[in-house]
This record gives sequence, structure tokens and C-alpha cells, in this order.
Amino acid sequence: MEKNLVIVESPAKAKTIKNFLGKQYLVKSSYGHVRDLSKSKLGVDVENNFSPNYEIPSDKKAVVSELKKLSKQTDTVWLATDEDREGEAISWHLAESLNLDEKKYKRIVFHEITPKAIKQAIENPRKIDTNLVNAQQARRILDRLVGFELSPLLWKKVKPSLSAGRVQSVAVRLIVEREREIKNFKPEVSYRIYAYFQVESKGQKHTFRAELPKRFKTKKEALEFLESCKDAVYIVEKTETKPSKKSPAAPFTTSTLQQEASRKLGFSVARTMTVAQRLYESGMITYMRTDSVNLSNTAIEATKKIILQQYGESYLKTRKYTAKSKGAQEAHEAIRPTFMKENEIKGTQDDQKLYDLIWKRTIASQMSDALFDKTNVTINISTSEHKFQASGEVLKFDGFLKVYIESTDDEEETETSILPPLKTNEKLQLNEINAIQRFSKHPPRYTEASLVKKLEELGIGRPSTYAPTISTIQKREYVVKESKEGVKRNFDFIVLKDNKINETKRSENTGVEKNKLFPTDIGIVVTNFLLEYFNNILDYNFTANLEKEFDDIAKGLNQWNKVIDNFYWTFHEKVEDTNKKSQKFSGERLLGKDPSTGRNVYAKIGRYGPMVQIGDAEEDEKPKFAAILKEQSLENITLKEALDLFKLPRSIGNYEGKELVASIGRYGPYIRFDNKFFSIPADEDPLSINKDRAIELIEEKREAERKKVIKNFDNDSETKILKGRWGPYISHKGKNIKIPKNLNPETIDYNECLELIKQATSDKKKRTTSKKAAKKKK
DNA sequence: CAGTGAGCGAGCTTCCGCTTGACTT
Repeated sequence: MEKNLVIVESPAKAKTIKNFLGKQYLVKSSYGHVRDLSKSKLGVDVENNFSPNYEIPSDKKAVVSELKKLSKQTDTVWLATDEDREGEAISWHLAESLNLDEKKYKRIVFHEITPKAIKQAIENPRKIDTNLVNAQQARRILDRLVGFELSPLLWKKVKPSLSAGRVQSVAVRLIVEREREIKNFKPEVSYRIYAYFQVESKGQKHTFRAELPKRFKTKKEALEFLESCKDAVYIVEKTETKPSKKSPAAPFTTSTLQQEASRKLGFSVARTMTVAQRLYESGMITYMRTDSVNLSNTAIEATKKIILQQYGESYLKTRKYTAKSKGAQEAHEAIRPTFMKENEIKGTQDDQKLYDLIWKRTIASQMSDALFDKTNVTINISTSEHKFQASGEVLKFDGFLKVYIESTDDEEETETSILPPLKTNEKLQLNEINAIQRFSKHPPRYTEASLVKKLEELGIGRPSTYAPTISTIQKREYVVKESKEGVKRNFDFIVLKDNKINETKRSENTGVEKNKLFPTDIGIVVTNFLLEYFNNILDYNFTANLEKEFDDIAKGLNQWNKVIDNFYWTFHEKVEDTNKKSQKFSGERLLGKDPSTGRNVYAKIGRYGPMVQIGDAEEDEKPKFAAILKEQSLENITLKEALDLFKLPRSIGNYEGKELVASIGRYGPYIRFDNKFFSIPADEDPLSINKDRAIELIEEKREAERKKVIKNFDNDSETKILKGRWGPYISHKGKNIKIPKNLNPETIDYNECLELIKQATSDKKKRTTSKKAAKKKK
């Protein structure tokens, strides 16, 4: 029998460590936290010093009972959870729920997963750090109090099922405020001047571009400048060459991995995390939820070896990265390949692409700087005060750029060109000068990844919550991820060539957005509500200030319930006060009067989302309601658009003896016909759609339905073979059964079908009974 | 899956941070 039970947080980690420890050690995982505040109740006794009531969630009962059983059979339990606030608390919750007394358990931590580090940890056990545990309790309880008092207030004042919290509400605020900035943004016009010169060197002609540092505000000024350049002579006044360098970026953390995978591979943050999880579980990479840029010495050595082998000594420069982000707890290493010598792996395309990114970033982080010569040239214009500037960059040594180039969010393309050799006092031959009208750009909308970056900068949220937070604010319909096509915009393009000025117009596509986050009406109204009554919680520094208090608790300088006490009562009073005093907060806007009845027309948030309303509740006649369209908004909708919405549902004729009705429902515009629903594409309008188009839509759907059926059976109309999103399946009395890949759906006969159905139903039974059995065990 | 919205009132929703699967028509 094993004498020792080691408990870590993750099963994959348990598996690795098992190999390092001898037979005397049984290694198990807690699967994260094992106890938490009640799922549905507040779980905090505010009258009694905020005493928490912890429960073991139903999905953790089996884990806890197994660990409890094993702990009774062993001499020592080694609590080896992560070395941070949450990890310490997990150890404490384990000790509590497994009934481990001080003599029974030992608390250990290791910073890297190597035999040496683990041996060292075992030799240096300690007790649970109660102060650190208390800091975690303060964090947990405060989040609970804020979330569970603010959310019900929103249900009452704005709309049911909404939510608010320390992290998500700030994330939404960032997006709402960015949108507001963009809305108020007035693009500034300027005219940029570019000159193209030609020089001859060693019998070869080279063209290069120079720019005027001065930008003109008006077309008139730009034209005046071009006019002044007629017959001018251009002479190189000064050339200056300076060395410059670029250093590689630090190894990946969760946040930087999400950003790069978004920019380079187009992954959503959720997709990045799913792929990374798979790589971690198969032992290809280190832990993927980390805020540390640190590489273990072992990893640095392995990386060094690869660089020396593949690129040579001049490319090697080992570095220790320590750049801490705000609130970083650094319980893990940076994200890196487990085995640096594996530069390619098997797996899905996504696996390979993400792994490649991680491998390259890790290697590059230990490589030399890239070296450049930067040249700046000043060009004198004989007829003007102004001077042209040209700059060029020559790569002298590629260094880490051989492997990896970090991308940026910056949309402005910065051209770096190579300049031909130029001498002072050299006379230049002008090809042409262009004056181009440019518009300044509004600040960019957030992508999922750039929002994560911003949250990390503010110290809000943790690596394990970035992806879930992004998904929560979309699930609550506070924000939507959308792409937008741009619009054409004309701009002036003026050319001076051969002493003649030629004015033309060119056009560009502007305002293209791909997978950006936009606030919804609900997101805007909720943010406005919270800003009005709870601006302290929406404050970008709220979390950062709290973290200082939690640090004090961890250092034993303050008591956790005092910190909560300080915050809670004024907060709670504000909640009660707002509950009593404030009216419904619906973002209501009076649009005008309905010309046919003279009643008021409003736009507001209703029980089911944004809507328009004719009439007031107090009037004798009941008000009428209509949901607003997806592309409309409370802030912009006009009286006419609102009145149009009441024209639905709308009869548009008959087909096959039945009525065709166009309207808009919960899932968008549709045609109702013969008690069935046919979606109208988003770019078409149910107000103007005609009978012919409706019939076309119905026939299209019928055709698609027909194509969906792979096989029918004459004797049994309730069993069919269909083609679905996840491949062929059997539809049987409303249930769906997947057809295994080794079978051909075209040739399966009826008996085989029945066999598969039988199999699937018995499998399901087995699964549910085994689950019940596991539950019974405890 | 799809037309709701006043009023009455029951019963539901909700936080953040640790971890994985089960399951999708």
C-alpha cells in the first residue's frame, strides 16, 4: 500500500508527477476547487462577520469522497496545489473537507515540473498559510456579495436574468465607452505630401519615397505647396545613419497567446484555449493558464541547444524574462513546448498551428536581437521653407526575426523601405509629388483578444477567466461579435508631375470591421445604470485597489472580514436605496406621437429586450408593443421606423390555398405558411418582401429538406437516415443516433439501423446508471 | 425555436476563479 497521497489541481499534472515519484506515492487530482459558496443562495452570513457557508458542489462529491477514502488509507497527504492565492485556498478546502489534521497533511509547492523541483518540494514542506487563504476568502466573498446583490437589482430595474460583477461589468463598460468615443469622433482631414525621387547608382536606377513632415489642413494649402515646387531643385542636405535593434517578445502567457493566435491564426479566445488544453493534456505544452513569462532553467537549456544546433552561436542570447503584469501571481511557467526538440507534432491543423506558434515564440525569446541601420535623409527644396524627409531601414542581422515576428494590433501599415546610397549635396531628380487627403481614424473597436489585453493591463480577471468572461458578456447579450463591410469614401489625390498639377479623386474602403465587439442596447442601458448608481464598482481601478487590500490580508496586516465590512455596508445601503427610490431603468426615449391616434411612441428595453411601444400604461386602451430589429438601436430609431414595426405581422397573399404571413420573431424575420416558419435572410425586409420572393424561400427550404434525407424506409416512416451538421445520422422517433464512420450511410439496411438504435439506447442507459452509481457511493 | 410586453404573484435567473469532460442534429 502507498504511504503517501499527493494531491495536485490538474489530472494531467498528476500523471506527469506520478512518473517522477516512486511507488510509495499515489498522485491524484482535485480538479480545481472542491468547495464553494452555495450555488443558489447568498452563502454569506453578513450579520455574523460575513461568515461563509461552504458546500461541496454536486459535480465534486465523487472526487472528494474518493480523496477522503484514499487519505484514510495513507500516512501522509501532500497538498501540492498551485502556489498562489487560489491554490492555497484549494489546499485549505481539501484539508477541511477531507478532515485532515495538522499532523496528517504537508503543504508543498513546486515551480516547475521536474524530478529535481519535486524532490526539493518534498524536502521542504510547510503548513497552510492561513493569511493567504483569508485573502482568497475575501476575494471570493466580495465577488459573491457584489454579484448577488447587483444582479437581482438589474432583474427588477432593467430586465430579468441579467448579471453584473466586478469583472464582467467593467469589460462591458470598456466596450460601451469605446463605442461612444467612436460615435463622437470627428475625423480630421489632412493632406500628406509624398515625393518620389530617382537616383542613379552604379548604372542602376532607383526610386525612393520621401515625406513632408508638415501636413496641410486644407486643399488650398496643399495646392499652394505643390505650386511652389514647380521648377524647384532638390538637394540632399543631410544623411544620418544610426544603428538600431529589436528584441524578441517574452514567452507566451495566456493573454499574449490569445492575442497572437487571434492576430496570426484568426482564433477566438475560446478556440485558442480549447486547442491549448488539448496540447497540454497530451503532454505537448506546459500549463496554458498562466500569467508568468518565466522559463525554467531546464527549458532554457533545451532551447539553447536547439538554437546552437540550428542557427549557430551568433543567434543565441539567453534571457530571463520577469516583466510582471499587474496582479500577476506567477504560479506556473510561461506557456512553452514541453520538449523543445519536438518542432512539429501530430494532431489536427489547429493543434499544429498553435503548437508551431508556441514553439517559435519560445525559441525566439532566447535569440539575439535583430540589428538594423536606420537612415534618415533630409532633402532641401530650393523654392520652399519646407524639407522632405526620407527614412530607410537596412537589416544588418536578422537574429530572432529568423524564427518569429510578433504582430501588432496597429492597423496603420508602417512601410519600411530601403534607401539607395545618397550623398550630401547630391542633386535629386524628381519623378512626381503627390498630395493625398487623409482622414484621422477613430480608436479601434475591441476584438476579443484586445479586450483581454486591456483587462490584463487593468489587472482585472485571471488567465482562467478571460475566455469565460468574453463568453458571458456575449451570452447576456451585452455585446455582440460582428463584422461590418466598409463604405466607399472619396479622397483628393493631387499630382505634380512635369511641372503640371493634376487634381483627381480616388476612393478607398473605410470602416471595415472583422469580428469586433459592439455593445447592444441592453449593454448600454445596463452600463448607464451601473455608472449612475455604482460607479465605484465600474471604476477601472476598483480591482487594483482591492488587490492591495488582499495583499495586506495575505501579509497578515489586515483582517479579511474587516476589509469586507469596510466595503459592504455602504454598498448594501446603496443597493437598498436604489431599489426603493429609482424607477424602472429602461433607457426609455420618447420618439413622438402616433399620427393616427395621437398617443406617445417610445423606444425602451422591455421584458424580452429592446422594443417600441405606442401609448402609456395608464391610458384606458392597453399599449401596443413591437420588438425592434437587430440592426436598429434604441439610440437611433426614428418615429417612422418605429411605426413601421407595427405593420407586422403582415399578410402577403396566398400559396397552395394557404395564407402567407411575414413577421419578425425571437430569431429574426420569417414567413409563416402552413404553420411552418421560413426564415427571411437578414438583408431582406419583411415590410417590403413580396409574395413571389416568399414562395421562392419556401421552395428553397423544401429543396434543402429533400437533400437532407439520405434514405427513407418504406415500412417505417419514423426512421430515416439524414445528413446533419456532424455527418450522417439516424432519426428515430425524435431521437438522433450518430452513424459510425466505418459504415456507409447509403447502404445501411433497415436491420442494421435497428441494431444501431438498440446499441445507442443501451449505451445511454449504461452511462446514466454508472453516473448514479458514482453518486450513490458518497 | 418564432405573434410575448399592463396587472396579479410564484419561482426562476446572478458573481469570480480553480479544474475537466459530456454533448451537440
